[in-house]
Amino acid sequence: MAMSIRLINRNTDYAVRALCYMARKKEGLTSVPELVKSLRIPRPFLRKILQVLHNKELLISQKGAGGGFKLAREPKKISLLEVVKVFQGPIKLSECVLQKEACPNKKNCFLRRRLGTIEQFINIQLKPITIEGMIHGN
Amino acid sequence: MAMSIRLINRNTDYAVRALCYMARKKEGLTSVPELVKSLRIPRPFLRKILQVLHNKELLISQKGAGGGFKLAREPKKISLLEVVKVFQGPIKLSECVLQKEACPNKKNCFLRRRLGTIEQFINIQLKPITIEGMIHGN
DNA sequence: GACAAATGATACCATTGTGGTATCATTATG
DNA sequence: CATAATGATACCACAATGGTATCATTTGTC
Ligand code: FES
Ligand code: FES
Repeated sequence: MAMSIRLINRNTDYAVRALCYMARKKEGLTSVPELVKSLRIPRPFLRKILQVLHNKELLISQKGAGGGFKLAREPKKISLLEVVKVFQGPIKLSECVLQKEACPNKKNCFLRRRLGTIEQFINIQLKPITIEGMIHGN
Repeated sequence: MAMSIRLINRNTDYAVRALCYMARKKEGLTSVPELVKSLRIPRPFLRKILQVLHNKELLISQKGAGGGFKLAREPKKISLLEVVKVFQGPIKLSECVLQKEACPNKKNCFLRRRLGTIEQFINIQLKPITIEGMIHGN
């Protein structure tokens, strides 16, 4: 029945774990087989995720034998929020459920304002979390 | 592609609108036909929603000709959070994505703590919102 | 009591999002 | 040139969401 709300989904989670792994390594390329062995993520799914991260310019890739991926930036410059956005879109709670349909008093809707506040808070909380922070557990 | 996170879904929205309508009326029963005309919610869907609200004891129902629904409590004693819970379950962000799988350091996971904070904030923000408040726009 | 008007219960359906798989093309190394 | 890797893309299964349909039951009115 009723599911509870989820802020982080599997895509994001896997992506973060992969990014953390690479951050810990610091140097050199990391291949999919290596990640699969360490992180226990289904191989084809992981590949898709890494490709997305590559397209979004969070990873640099090297094709061919001995190839793999590495972080496109320093770990402290990759924020969790960014990863969330890639896989789940921006955090927008205040978008009224009735998108197109006219909402009586959209301008000064009480609920809307509250949701806006919450949205802002979530962003503030998540913004300072970086891959660097995650691997040092703070 | 990536959808943005939604805190309030259609069920909840419709439910709240129906509850507000009844709150505004103050007295007497409200029938499904009446609600359909005023709120433009698909009739069978609205019926299902009202039945849920009835089962969860947020509405009192009267069967038979001239029957309908009315609020089971004063509007100021029905919180939005309660309605959200009915249709979407509790707001639990901190449930790690990997439910069963062991999460390395679940105890002092940084992300987990942050999500806990956010979860708490959302609850604090939503708790004081009641049907009474919604119909007076504050 | 018959009938109409309402809810109760429940089963079903369509669309979409999420999580996951498979396949073939391309590129780089040795 | 063989091999090992990524790039691109299409596909699939399951579940959640949003919505429909149907029949049973209750109640008021004539
Ligand atoms: S509920 Fe739509 S703007 Fe308030
Ligand atoms: S990510 Fe699972 S507990 Fe932190």
